[in-house]
Amino acid sequence: MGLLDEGGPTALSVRAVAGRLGVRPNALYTYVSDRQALERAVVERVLAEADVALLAGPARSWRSRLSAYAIALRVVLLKHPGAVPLFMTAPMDGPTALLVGEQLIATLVSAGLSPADASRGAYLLIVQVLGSVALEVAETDGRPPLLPESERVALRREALSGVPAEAFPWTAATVDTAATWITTTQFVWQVELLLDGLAQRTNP
Amino acid sequence: MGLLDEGGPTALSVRAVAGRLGVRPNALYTYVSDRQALERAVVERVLAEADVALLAGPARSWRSRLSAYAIALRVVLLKHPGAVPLFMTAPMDGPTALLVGEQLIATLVSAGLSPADASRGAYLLIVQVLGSVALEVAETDGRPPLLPESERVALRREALSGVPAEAFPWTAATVDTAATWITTTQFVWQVELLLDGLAQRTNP
DNA sequence: ACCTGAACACCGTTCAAGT
DNA sequence: ACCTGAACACCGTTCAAGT
Repeated sequence: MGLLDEGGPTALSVRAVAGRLGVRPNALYTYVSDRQALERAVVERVLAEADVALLAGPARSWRSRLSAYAIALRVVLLKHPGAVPLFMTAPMDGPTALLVGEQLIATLVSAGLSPADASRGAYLLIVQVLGSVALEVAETDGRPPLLPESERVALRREALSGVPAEAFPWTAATVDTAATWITTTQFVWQVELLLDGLAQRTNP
Repeated sequence: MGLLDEGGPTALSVRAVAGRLGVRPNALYTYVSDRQALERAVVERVLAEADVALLAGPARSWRSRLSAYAIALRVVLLKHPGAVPLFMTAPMDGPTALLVGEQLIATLVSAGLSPADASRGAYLLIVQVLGSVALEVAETDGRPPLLPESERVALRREALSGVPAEAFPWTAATVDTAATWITTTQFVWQVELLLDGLAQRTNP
């Protein structure tokens, strides 16, 4: 985690970890079978930083619980941007992933979805959170702390400003919105839309 | 593309491309500034394989046009699984990405969304397609052709079969559904749910 | 169980030099 | 403009050997 948080996504390597531990590279293979196993351990650690209890509390509505967890997970991922690519390349099969999945399904069942739809909905939410954070991080150097959202929006607006209005009229007309694709506002908009779709599938 | 399609995601390297061209590694830097530039070129090529015309035709409904394109893009990505990780790590700013964005926004505007919501909705769809395909491919070796869906589902069911029902009751009860998270059926379910959410935001 | 030494087959990139 | 030769600072992984 230290390597990733200091040097970004490329800083994690078997040799670098060994170096930080004051040990030869091949010594790591006593503890880990593979570079991939190292990456899965990082994914597990980062995922555990997002508070699953946000899903458990029965006090708030199912919608607010799901959006609270989605937002919390995004915040955690953006704190460790170097780890984000690993979430998209390694299968999420760790113990925390299992726990998160269980709570997501339980929440959606309590909302009135069939178990099968609750399962599908849980995956939909995971895809959405991981996908949007990955695309967001892809536009950065992956080293925390990321630039403030407002600055990243300004950079995007700048980059989009050259779009020719004749060939791409709608894009040119909505550059200010496209500049905000990587913001919390867009993220929440997306999550709310998903929750609307899920609400439509509840059986009272 | 040949390298990626034969050797999977790790097969693309500056030196491997040079080797295939019968040239020294550093000769590539005459044509490409960076390894990243090479990757962006691959993304551009693959994205161009999905038929954008599916979005343009005014004959069919906006919903069927969007789902047709989403499904077509997924098919193209699954044909080149080695290229999929590149979509999540490189900013999509090529000419084809611009064209796809324009057509998505235009389609959503024609559906009755405000330009701003159409822009947000376009990004939502891209996130969903790329995110779910990336997670799907992450469970494979990234070398085409992928195993048939039915076999990948069977492998997932096998892997999930050990989940303890006491600790994870809902997960255990819905293993058969979770096994299908990587299928076309789940993908279409997700897209239809998004389209429902978008339909709710149309102004007649 | 845990580590080292040595080695193998790789990387991306730069720089000076050639045509 | 396009390529080579040589070099630098890296990779992941294996194998035999040591304690």
